[in-house]
Amino acid sequence: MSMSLELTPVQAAACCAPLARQPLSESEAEGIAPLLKALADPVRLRLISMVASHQGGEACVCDLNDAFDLSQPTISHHLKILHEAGLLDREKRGVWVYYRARTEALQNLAALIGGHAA
Amino acid sequence: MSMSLELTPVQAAACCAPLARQPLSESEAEGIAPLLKALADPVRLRLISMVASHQGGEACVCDLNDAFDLSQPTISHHLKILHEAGLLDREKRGVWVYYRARTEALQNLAALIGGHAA
DNA sequence: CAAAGACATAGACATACGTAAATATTTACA
DNA sequence: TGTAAATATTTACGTATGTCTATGTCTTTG
Repeated sequence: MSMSLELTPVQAAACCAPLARQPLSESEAEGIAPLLKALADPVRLRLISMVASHQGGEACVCDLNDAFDLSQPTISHHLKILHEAGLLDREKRGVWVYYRARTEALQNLAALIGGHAA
Repeated sequence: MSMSLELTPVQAAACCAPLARQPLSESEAEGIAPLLKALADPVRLRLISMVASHQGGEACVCDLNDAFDLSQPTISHHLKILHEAGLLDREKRGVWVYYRARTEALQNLAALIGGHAA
């Protein structure tokens, strides 16, 4: 289990003190921005919310597609972005793919944004 | 739960239950995404962090400009985006302009992202 | 093995974004 | 009043983003 020196996006949000506590370094900011970027889209916000609030904490792509007026590849593209950012886990079971929200990543991010000053 | 006709970006984050509690509506997601978009840039993350963590909770643009290797108009542009999103308050005192972080907006956003499920 | 269904990838296109250079605006002060 | 300093606005430009259509991959089942 060799770990690379690079931080995955998920780990990035656990890197540092809250925004209001001390100034983010350049590299810290560059690690966190992709996480926020992944969330900063209405479709992706709804997708992650649907997955996170779904029965069992996971949802099948088949369920998600129908909730939007967008093409299937577009939804797939957004899910990929959330997955690559480390906000959604992906598991294939038979023909279906299930996504699950990484709540600890979301909570790290929330702590970073909303954490109180020293 | 009734909502006003127009939400300012700041209010948007206080609109609804946490992501993981119930699916965001389309309009809720469209209200929140701009807030995250404003944060989803390394320069703006560092700017808001510098302001929020600065002595007195506010910082002068003159202090901020020097911390970056970017042109003054570029910093001004980023500050404008954070201000228009409702994340930074702006006050002119003499020749200088001071920005102050809206911590309640940040905390609303954090609660939305990191709030636990039902 | 072939066909169908679920999901992902590739390519293309219009729009949005981050940045810089040049210029404008506002304020203080000699 | 005029000059300098602090900040904002305008314009321009390359790159990134969101979306679609078309196609590919994988899995199940007839």
